[in-house]
Amino acid sequence: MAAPRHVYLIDGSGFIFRAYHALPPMNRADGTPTNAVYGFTSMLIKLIEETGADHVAVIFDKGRRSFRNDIYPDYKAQRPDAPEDLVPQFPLIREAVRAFNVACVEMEGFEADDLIATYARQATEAGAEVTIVSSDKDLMQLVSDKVGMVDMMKNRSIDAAAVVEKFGVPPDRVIDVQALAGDSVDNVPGVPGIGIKTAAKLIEEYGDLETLLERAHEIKQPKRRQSLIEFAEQARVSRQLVTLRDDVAVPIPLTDFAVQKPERETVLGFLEAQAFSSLLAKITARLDADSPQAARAPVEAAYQTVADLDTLDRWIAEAEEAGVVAVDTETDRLDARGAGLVGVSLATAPGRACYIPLAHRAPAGKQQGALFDGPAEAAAERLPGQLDPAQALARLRPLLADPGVLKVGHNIKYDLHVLAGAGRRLTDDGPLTVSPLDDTMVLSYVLDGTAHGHGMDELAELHLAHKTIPFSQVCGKGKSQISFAEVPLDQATAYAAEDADITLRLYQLLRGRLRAEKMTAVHETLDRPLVGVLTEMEAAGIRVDAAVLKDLSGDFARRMADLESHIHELAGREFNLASPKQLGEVLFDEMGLKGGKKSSKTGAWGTGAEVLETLAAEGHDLPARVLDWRQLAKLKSTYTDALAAAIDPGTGRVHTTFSMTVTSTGRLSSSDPNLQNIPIRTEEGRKIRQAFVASPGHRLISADYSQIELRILAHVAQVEGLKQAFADMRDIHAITAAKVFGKQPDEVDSGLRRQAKAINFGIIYGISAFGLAAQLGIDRGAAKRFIDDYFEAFPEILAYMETTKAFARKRGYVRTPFGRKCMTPGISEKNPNLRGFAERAAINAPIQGGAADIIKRAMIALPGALVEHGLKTRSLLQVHDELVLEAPEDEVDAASEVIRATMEQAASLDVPLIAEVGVGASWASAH
DNA sequence: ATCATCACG
DNA sequence: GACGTACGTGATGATA
Repeated sequence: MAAPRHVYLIDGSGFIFRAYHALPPMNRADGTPTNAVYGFTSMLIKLIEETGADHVAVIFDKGRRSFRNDIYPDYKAQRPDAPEDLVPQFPLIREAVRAFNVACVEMEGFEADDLIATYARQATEAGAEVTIVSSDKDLMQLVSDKVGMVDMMKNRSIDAAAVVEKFGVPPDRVIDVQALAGDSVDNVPGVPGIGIKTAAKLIEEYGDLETLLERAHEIKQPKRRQSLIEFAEQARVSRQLVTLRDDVAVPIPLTDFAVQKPERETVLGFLEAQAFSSLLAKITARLDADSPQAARAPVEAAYQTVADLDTLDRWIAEAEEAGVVAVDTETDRLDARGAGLVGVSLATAPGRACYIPLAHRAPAGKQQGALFDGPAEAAAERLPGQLDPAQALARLRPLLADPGVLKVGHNIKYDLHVLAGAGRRLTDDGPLTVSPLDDTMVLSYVLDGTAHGHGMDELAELHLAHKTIPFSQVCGKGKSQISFAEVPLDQATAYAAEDADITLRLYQLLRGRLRAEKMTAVHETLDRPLVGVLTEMEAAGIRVDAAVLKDLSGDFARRMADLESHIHELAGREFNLASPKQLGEVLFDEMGLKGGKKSSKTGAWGTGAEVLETLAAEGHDLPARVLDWRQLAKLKSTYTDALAAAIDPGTGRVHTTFSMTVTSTGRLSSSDPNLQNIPIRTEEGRKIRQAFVASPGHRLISADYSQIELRILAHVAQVEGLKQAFADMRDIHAITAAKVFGKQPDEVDSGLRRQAKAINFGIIYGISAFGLAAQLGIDRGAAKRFIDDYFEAFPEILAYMETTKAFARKRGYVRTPFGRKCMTPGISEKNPNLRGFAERAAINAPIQGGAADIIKRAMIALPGALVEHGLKTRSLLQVHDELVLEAPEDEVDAASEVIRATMEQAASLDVPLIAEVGVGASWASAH
């Protein structure tokens, strides 16, 4: 047997407790809780697969007593019993270890930590490297250049530097610090009044515990000196308690830890019994990949490069036969709308896929027989072995449009743009239409929310245990990146066909989860039909008047220059106004202004708008001017200049990309450029909206939901007072003010209304007294009283908040009124600060997400409703509670009415939905 | 790549 | 009793 080179020692007991607390409750069909088993098993798989360990063992505690109780009877005496839904998981976890054929050690009278210390010593003496898998601070004393620690749950490694950070001393002095500081959790007494900080300081000064205790009389602080003298013996006992034994007569030799392949049936049987379907899929795929059978029939053998029409027709016939086909397009650029089609891949069954290269060319500068560098075009020589793009697309067109064949893509919006463009450019029959369709990226998001990313590579790894060929492997990266068009056909097929193959396999897997996880309705009625709607909106774009932007940009630039010279004069020197660091130094170091705060992270002065506003209010001119400059700089760089550059020269319009799989609440996001954050709150900023204009002969229509989030709150929390106010079409903030401040509605002035409005917003955000106080500029006591009065006026809201939090704690997610899952990571955090964050997010998610669901329903219903009324009006943008549309002048009134009605009827809640519609030549005048 | 800042709902 | 927070995004320029 080979000598150990890298030994992994897993602190089993420690891991179980952390997995139990970190993961939301899970149960088998028979009710047995399994969350800790799941966490443990995933960790074990990850460890076996991803590390170079040749020896692995899991070490457990056995029994509650150890030799330490003989030294000090109270050691770990106050440990509470394990939670009752954890107890039945202990035997399952040992079963998991056995199923994976991993060594497992426990020993009466010793803690797991002692066994780990012993094996670590033996391994290093045998010349091996050791990794301890644990986050237990008591094991940190073992860290050395040969022994590392890794925290699998936080995915970080703990080296000597991390130990110094934790204990203030290197690993070999940790026990001295622990002996002094004691540990209330383990009931190690230590020396009263000395914590880790002080202990580290003392040990650093005196070298070690014994020296310190001998020279305790030298200590200056009388109390500390007294303590150290009086409790010297207690410190020595504590040191014994925290010192790990590395000389235990272990029951299993280190050599028995050698990694062994698990028995297929045993592992699969175990995973199946626990109903760990995702792990089961992963392990099955891994075992299949490793089996000799798979080696004889490599998956690539089924990937075919299509070079003639007969072969293409056979693939199309196969897709027709299957009724489902995964489709992926390859392009010469990343940007979907301008990109040229380079090839198409299809998959008809798992492992069975093809690539149809259409526009590959010889790499630039590598043309054969070229004796001189010709112009770039000369290099763009079409490679042989490719179908004529127009001909191939003509064959594909009926398949893509066939109502009997489902086309599945991964982020299919991208492929739809590419195919539309290719159809328009390369054929006489116009854009290629794709229907019906589904999208594995969207499916993954509907099922798992933000629990993980939704890129194909990540999903293939997660669900299929398959590492895809990285794009960078075929195209390179950075400066030397080449276009996919320059990738040789064999490599292109390996990459592209794999993408289609993976897409199809993911589709089958994810599709199958919808029903069981009760997500079918959300997927089928909200997200899946929205894909096509968003594609249309992105393709439509919105007209932006470059001349307006240019004028604004010039105006902003002039005013910024004036402000800049004035500010430099006030500062007495020139500096980069755009640098918060330099500004902070000018304001607080050089000018000596008071009230600055250094950030704890970087030690830089904070110069945010709030800080500058306070200084400006105190009468300082410089910060006031900086605020003006900042506003203009923001508008110029982010909006006037960037938007002008984003105008597509082909359409004269700006085309954003909407993402459906980004947010934790179900909202969309917009990027490249972001058209969901165009300024409106200030007069100066609003001018930008004048540049967003309707096409000639058209008008922009802006329709936004009024108070949609408060209405959803009234509905989900069944708040009688709010429901009544909305039913009566009253001013909701004024009514809130009346109820909270105990006035008649006609006694509410604008100040009270403003405060009530802030409270209403706060409630939606999962209010805290601190946040409300900051918002209103009042003290926390007053804010607290407002909140109490609010909950008294609307008691159902408090109940809603509590039930929502409890639901999230139990399940790890919350649901919107339409069934969408929103993940709530951190909801069971021990740190009250982090937990608070998660709780507020959990309270907000059903409200924000419910509003997102409603506007999605309206967006899906709108195209049909407009067509039904014979209207050509089309949607352009969505800004969370607002839709922007473009209507021919002569149908503006009719369209406005259809839009209003469609939005208001998009959902039927216990409160009415109200949409307000405006019309104008520009977005500024329509809003 | 990360931070600080600030635009939106 | 202190901690330190309003919810959700994306783009920019500076800086490491």
